[in-house]
Amino acid sequence: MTAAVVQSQLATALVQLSHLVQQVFIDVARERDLTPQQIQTLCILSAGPVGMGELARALYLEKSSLTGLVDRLERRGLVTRVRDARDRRACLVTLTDAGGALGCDAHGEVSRRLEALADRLPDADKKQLISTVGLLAAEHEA
Amino acid sequence: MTAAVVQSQLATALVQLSHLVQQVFIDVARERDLTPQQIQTLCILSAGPVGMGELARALYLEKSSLTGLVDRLERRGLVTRVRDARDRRACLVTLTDAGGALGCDAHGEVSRRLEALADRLPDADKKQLISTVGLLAAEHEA
DNA sequence: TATTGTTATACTCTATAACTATA
DNA sequence: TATAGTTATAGAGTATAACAATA
Repeated sequence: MTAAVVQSQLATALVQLSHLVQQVFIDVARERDLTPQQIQTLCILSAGPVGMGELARALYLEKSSLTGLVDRLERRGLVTRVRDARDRRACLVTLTDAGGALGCDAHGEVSRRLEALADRLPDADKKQLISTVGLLAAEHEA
Repeated sequence: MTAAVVQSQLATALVQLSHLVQQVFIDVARERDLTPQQIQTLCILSAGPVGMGELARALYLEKSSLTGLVDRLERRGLVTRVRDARDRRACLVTLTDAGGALGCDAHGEVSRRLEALADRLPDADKKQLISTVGLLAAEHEA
């Protein structure tokens, strides 16, 4: 293979892989009557309550887009807005028990399906994949 | 590393990588005043005209969802619906010159950015990644 | 004045169900 | 009757711009 061919195939491979992962999210979300964005939000909140601004940054959304997303989650009883006593402009988006359980369940199922996908890969390939993806992600941070 | 840890890291790595790739699509689309779905549609059509049903399957969409997507692309002069002479119910969605050029440009830019992301990877790692992703995709087909 | 978050508005994407026209 | 595609309707996600309340 020439370098050019390797690169072209690499881009195609990355796109295919991304589609596989996205489809897992879509399927897992759908089975729980959620959207991928809602699951992603629940997963972020599982680390603890965060304000709207910080949550918007974590999701790469405008604050105004987040308002509706949190509204819908709140309407379904999965999160609540807790007013911050020290800064009365702010609120902390907080998982309810139901939201925490659903987020945990969805996260686990996504992991299981991705692992199942890679199940037949030799262990050496898995380690190599983790390491390579780690390098790619680090590259992006810089 | 235990096998369990390897698997958990693998799922996380795949999700991170998928987000990176999606972000590239979003950025490239946005710079061209398009959506990721529109770019994806143009890319599929670059292989040649296809009917609505086949295009919907390729995009994993309901036919009715595709109608609007093609409407918007047509309104912007990027595709046209060509009536099939042999089956007057059907139409072939076809790229215009502008649509072909834009799709080609976007596809090239996505590839360039993904390649740039992987630029510092050793060549052996790239080949390994292509091969591993090929196995994963094949696993998914089954 | 700056920051936190919401509202108003407009558009895209998507699905389900019912429909039209053709085969 | 079956198939190709559209229309009607509803809801989710997103952005920009203008706004309110608080710091």
